[in-house]
Amino acid sequence: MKLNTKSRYAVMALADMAVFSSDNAVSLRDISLRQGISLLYLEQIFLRLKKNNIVKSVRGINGGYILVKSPKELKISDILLALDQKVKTIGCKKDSKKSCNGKSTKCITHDFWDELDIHINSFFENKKLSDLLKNREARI
Amino acid sequence: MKLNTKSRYAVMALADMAVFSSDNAVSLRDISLRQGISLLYLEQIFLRLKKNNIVKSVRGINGGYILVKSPKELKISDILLALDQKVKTIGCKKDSKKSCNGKSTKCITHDFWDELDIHINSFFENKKLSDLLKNREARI
DNA sequence: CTAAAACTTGACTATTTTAGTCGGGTATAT
DNA sequence: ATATACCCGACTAAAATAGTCAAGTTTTAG
Ligand code: FES
Ligand code: FES
Repeated sequence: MKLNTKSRYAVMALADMAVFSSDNAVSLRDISLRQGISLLYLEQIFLRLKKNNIVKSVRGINGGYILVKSPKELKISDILLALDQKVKTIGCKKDSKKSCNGKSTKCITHDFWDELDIHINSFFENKKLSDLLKNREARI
Repeated sequence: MKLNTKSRYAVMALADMAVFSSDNAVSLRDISLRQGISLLYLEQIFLRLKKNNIVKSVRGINGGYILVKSPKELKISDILLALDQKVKTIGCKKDSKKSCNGKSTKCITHDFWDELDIHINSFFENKKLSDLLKNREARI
């Protein structure tokens, strides 16, 4: 039960942007150097963040990325959704007719996993990017 | 971010045992048939459950497994621990000197992931096996 | 004008993890 | 005796992950 690095790096990179926010765009090169994340990998990640309207890009020299929303308004769940699609802990789809074991009725544990998903998702829903920055500026 | 099938099946199998509990042991063959889980796979899972003192075994004919604790006392976190060792969402160890990016200080997101782990673990800590069985007997 | 900075995109690959199987045991009730 | 059911390590195919590569396009400083 672990988060993939794409999601992890995405949150880290966006937190970095929030800290070093300014009027101009933040380049991936700078984030890469500050946070120790591969530039090539960041490119792949920001592609999806852009597609999901979390950041917008500025091309050319002095270009980079800008947060679409303010850190106070940007939910962590939005970030994860952009990269992972699902924060479902099990395979069985909510709307699917089939249960996880191929039978017609829901399995004995189904409701429990549903509860778990709700519990985890509500955590991500209620956390904003700005929540990561409290008392942390000194530790970059 | 998903749970592996071993943990999933373990919870399912133990829930099955709780429902079909009796004075005598429950055989893996029966669980396999009822829940649609491969017998061979169940053997592997129960090996670890036994090692972690969640179940005890009765060998020979009419043998099987018996829950060590009552479903009311068996925490889901105990089950997951037996199979997964860790419900840590990220790689960075709490006690490790190194941060996830190889630098000497903790990264900008470290405390956040810690919070997440606590949030998820407390869910598993507070749930008992018996909680899965409420109003569910009819659906086996 | 042009070179360099920086984003764009799809494809590609090595490594790791996962899910599950296999084979050959041992204990015990009948 | 023998069938049933647990015991245990090793093995493998398939999928997911982490990360790279190549070949662009756009913009602006100089
Ligand atoms: S049927 Fe949904 S988890 Fe089993
Ligand atoms: S240093 Fe612990 S998660 Fe980055």
